[in-house]
Amino acid sequence: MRKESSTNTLNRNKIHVNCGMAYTLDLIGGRWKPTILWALLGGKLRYSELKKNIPDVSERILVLQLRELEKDGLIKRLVYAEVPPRVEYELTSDGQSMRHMLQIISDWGDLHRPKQAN
Amino acid sequence: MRKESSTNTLNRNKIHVNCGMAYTLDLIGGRWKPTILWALLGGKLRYSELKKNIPDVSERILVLQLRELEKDGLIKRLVYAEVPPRVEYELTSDGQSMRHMLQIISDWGDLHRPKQAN
DNA sequence: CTCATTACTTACATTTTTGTCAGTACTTAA
DNA sequence: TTAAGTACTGACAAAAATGTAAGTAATGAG
Repeated sequence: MRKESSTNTLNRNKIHVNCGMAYTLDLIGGRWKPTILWALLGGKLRYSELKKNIPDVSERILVLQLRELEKDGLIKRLVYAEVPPRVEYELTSDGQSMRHMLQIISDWGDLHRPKQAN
Repeated sequence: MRKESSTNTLNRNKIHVNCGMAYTLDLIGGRWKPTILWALLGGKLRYSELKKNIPDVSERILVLQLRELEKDGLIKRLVYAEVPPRVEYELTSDGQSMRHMLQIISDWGDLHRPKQAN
């Protein structure tokens, strides 16, 4: 939960206003958000499929990150009135508009992260 | 300070291994790092100049963020043996290699962040 | 009636990040 | 002698992010 009046939050908002970079990074910078976005770039996925794709995240955190991505307009949540329930997640057009950027960020990382010993 | 054995830290490291995006975002995702990098894209700056450029950051946090950027190889710290002291910060070649990516991240943000009311 | 399936939620605990405030070392200038 | 400039550091506190473990509702299959 955010405390609207903390210096922390005030700073965050101030920065967004004059730094587009900081704004973008705030949207995609959560622990599991890159992985989620990456998965959804391949197309629509059910909640359970996301879970399978990302085995280390706890359900609580997965849901939290999905909710934030949704609130920020990067993904859509599609609920089907079925039993057992079916919920699918997919990128919005804003989300899709990140594709090129995400690819470049990913490439930079692949190129520069320290090599694994083996 | 990080606790090397917390699930939190273990997850972070695990993600880095198979997601270049997450790795990159971890390097540039601190609260003031985008602003610092943006400033240094314009060229070398003294500590005091950075402070002037980024008036809302406290000295402690500014130094912390600079140290991390340095540890991660994105900036260099140049110390001159003078009195009063002079310390300059500049991008390393790895830092420079981010220029294009940073520009794209910035552009996305400028294009998509909610417009200010006035 | 019991169990499995799906997509969660709740209460709580821990870890990490960010911020506040005061102080330091060194030297030159007034 | 006192003050000013520079680039910090340290002790502490608050806020935010992440993680754990257990539980829920609805329904159909056996």
